Amino acid sequence: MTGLEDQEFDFEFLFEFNQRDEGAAAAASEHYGYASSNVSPALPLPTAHSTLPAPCHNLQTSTPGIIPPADHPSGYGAALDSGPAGYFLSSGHTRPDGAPALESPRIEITSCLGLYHNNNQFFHDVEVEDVLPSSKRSPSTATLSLPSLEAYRDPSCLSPASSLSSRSCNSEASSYESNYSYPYASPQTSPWQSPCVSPKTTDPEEGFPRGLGACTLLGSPRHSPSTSPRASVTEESWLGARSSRPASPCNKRKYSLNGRQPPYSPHHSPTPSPHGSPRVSVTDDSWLGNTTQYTSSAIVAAINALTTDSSLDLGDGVPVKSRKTTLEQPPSVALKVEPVGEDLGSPPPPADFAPEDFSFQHIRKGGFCDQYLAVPQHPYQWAKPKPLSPTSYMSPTLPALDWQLPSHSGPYELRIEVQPKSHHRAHYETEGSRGAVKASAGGHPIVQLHGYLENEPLMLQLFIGTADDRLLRPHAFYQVHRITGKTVSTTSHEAILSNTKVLEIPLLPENSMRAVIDCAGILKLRNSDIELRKGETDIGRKNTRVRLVFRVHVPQPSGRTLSLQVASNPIECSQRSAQELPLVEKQSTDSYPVVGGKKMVLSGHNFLQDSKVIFVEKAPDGHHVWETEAKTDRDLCKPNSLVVEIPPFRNQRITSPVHVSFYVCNGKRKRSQYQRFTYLPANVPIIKTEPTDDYEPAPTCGPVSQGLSPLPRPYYSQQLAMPPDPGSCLVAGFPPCPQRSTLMPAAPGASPKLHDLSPAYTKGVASPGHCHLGLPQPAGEAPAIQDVPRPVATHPGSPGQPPPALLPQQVSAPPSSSCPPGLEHSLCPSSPSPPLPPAAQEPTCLQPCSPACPPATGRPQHPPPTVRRDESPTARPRLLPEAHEDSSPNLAPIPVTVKREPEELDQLYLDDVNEIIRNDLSSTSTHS
DNA sequence: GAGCTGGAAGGACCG
DNA sequence: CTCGGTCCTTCCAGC
Repeated sequence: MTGLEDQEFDFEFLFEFNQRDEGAAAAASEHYGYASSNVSPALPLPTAHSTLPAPCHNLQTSTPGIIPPADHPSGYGAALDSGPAGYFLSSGHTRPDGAPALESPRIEITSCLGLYHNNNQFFHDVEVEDVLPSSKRSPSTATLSLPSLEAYRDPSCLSPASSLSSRSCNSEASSYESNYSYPYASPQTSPWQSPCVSPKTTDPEEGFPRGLGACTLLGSPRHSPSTSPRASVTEESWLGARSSRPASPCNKRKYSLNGRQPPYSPHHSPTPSPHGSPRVSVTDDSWLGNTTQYTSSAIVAAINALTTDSSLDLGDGVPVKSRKTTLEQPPSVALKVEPVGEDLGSPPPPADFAPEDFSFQHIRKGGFCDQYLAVPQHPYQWAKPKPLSPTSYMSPTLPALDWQLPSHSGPYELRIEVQPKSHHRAHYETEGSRGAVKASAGGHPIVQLHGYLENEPLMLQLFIGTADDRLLRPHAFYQVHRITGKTVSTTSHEAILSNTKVLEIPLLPENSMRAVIDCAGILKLRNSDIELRKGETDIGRKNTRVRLVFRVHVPQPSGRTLSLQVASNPIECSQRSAQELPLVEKQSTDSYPVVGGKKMVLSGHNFLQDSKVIFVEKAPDGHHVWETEAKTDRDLCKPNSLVVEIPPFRNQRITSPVHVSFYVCNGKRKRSQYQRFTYLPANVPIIKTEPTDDYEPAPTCGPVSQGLSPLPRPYYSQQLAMPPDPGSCLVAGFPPCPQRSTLMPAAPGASPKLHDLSPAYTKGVASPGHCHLGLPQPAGEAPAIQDVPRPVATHPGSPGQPPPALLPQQVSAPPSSSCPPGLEHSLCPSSPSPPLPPAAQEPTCLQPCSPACPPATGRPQHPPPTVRRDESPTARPRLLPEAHEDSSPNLAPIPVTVKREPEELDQLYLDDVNEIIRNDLSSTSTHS
């Protein structure tokens, strides 16, 4: 179960409606006049990439596995190349019917996992190419996204507008929408998993296969080969879930169910179900299995299925109600123009639409529903690719939002000079804005790009990312909200990328490429709206921490674009949590020899005298290998600071740094996020990272790794051990695949590749290495500290497993080449999109990398199938077999207690979810 | 009057 | 199945 939960979360799917970004982009660009000109140059826009939905990225990383490396060396890239959308959508393209699926605006849903994996690579390559005739796929076109949809991940946006309405119409609509929109899930899954089956997408609900398809693949894994996705997860989970809990990890609200369609058939929800969710599935075994499974035939089948689906999607897939809506709306649809244009690909891109507008307009205005409806109608239009706008981000070349990118590369470094406050109450659509995010010391966050000496202004992108242990990705339940008014000095534009609202802020040379972020608020989307989306695996409940994620795309002489990303410290966005949950903003030390004993000062909020500080060593799969309570000095405890004594590590003989996590606990449900901490070998003050040992990112990055390094190391060890060097990370971005490999082993059948996958996890990796990748590094300020996220990384897994899933993707071979090179390829490479210039070096890679290598770094996440889930939540002392030892090679590992780690994100629900998942898995999985 | 806040009511979820 | 604690979302009211 636990695993499941995690997975589920992990799995998030990104739904992307691909609007075609291009269109969007274009539109955006249009909108943003300012940007375009200036920026554009800088930005890579070009090609095709488009957009690819970010989703892919992650996936990509992981995905790789599936796809033959060769094929897509760069999963990511491929995707991009192919046309970002293309791939995903493209898949859809033709329906069985003959109708060009693609055309229709597709909604892609990508689970991160799935998508990535599937889409990109797998899908991509395969399907798209094969299946779709080139024609269909239009590069740009490829994926269409529903306009509105896109807006955010959720349609939820639905509600956007108004509160009132929100529920009524929107909400419902939204919910429905979501459903469909995300429908893909099921179909997809199935296809891949069981090719044959999948096709069925027939279910109306399922709707969008394609995206799914992609997803599916990924997702499916989780399902384990055995069960068909549907059956297994979907339905059951679904159903079950719903009843008491929402199937999904989700807790969808009852009402939503009630009112709306009740049940989506399990099918539909394929996604929904935890199982379904790519992440979940992905995880270990499934992954492997799946991947494996995807043989050509399977693939073909899947494709077919997808294809079919595609057509279906809208129509068929949509839940009845949905359909209704659609039908009803059709008119409206027409009316709506898609403001954005995104959707419409063809339609004249609305130059007009202001990003904001467009995104929301639909929704708010009611368009939302319509849009969905609309989509079907306009298929072709969608198909049309829109010209990319200079703007950018949309550009194909740009990495998806879920890709893990480094914060610095070469001379460039994107840094958060002033971190945002740790708490910011997000506003609902039904509420008025609650203002811009502020800095803890007053004022607003400040971001600066260092090392950029050109005269061209660049565009800084800002979106709301997750703050859990998993890889950084756009947050499904929160969107950035542009604040305007007298008090706002910074100009900005809103754009929607892959369902994620992105605020574009100009970085001007005259301002030293520095921007005061006083124009960014945080919008909370209703959990019910988001969770109902097909494919959405994350749970909103208690998933209230976010990070501001900043990206900048620096044009390189080579023509490529170097993308840098940095994420802020976590921000608690709920009303309550901000008041009650302990929050660690900084820590005086982020590493210390295993002997412990040193006092570490934690700075943050809500610390109590009874606050406990728990150090945890997690296995890749998220299980707690070791857990101990650190001593705290109550006398020195203040609400904003806590002094703890670093406890000795369980294994005093480690030869390489071991990354662990710790959190502050004020009570059963009041825990801070995990903070990273690294134990250093006793006698070795400074450790270099050697690839060998753990998973260091470095290795990966390095040339070598490639993917699979054969080394199968124990997961744990690897994971655990993190290389100290962040630097290495650079590369980091791309973690070495190897790690995965290690993991992989675990996977039963998985092919080596698969293994790799796990590693893919960029995030995990990142954390340690600090690769940045996923994790945003804290901006200068408290880099280490911030980590909050990192911890996550650690286990990406807890929920983490999902990552694994991802991994697979990455796995994909290409990676091998990986990291560096590979990455690029993957990313960029491929085809179309202009690959990043090598120059970019790492950065370049970055994008790619992430996908590809992600793994490396950190903790790899993959959860070893074996271990994982079964373990009871409670801590049990276990040994982690291999892994542990690895970490400390020879040393006998101290017995470790393994616990699941439920909580990272939102522990609670996660736990729940995990349980569910685990159960499923357990039943399914053979392993243990 | 609009926007930003803080607080809290109500109901859904969970254990 | 009930009960109590949480959490989410919507409202209100004040500045």
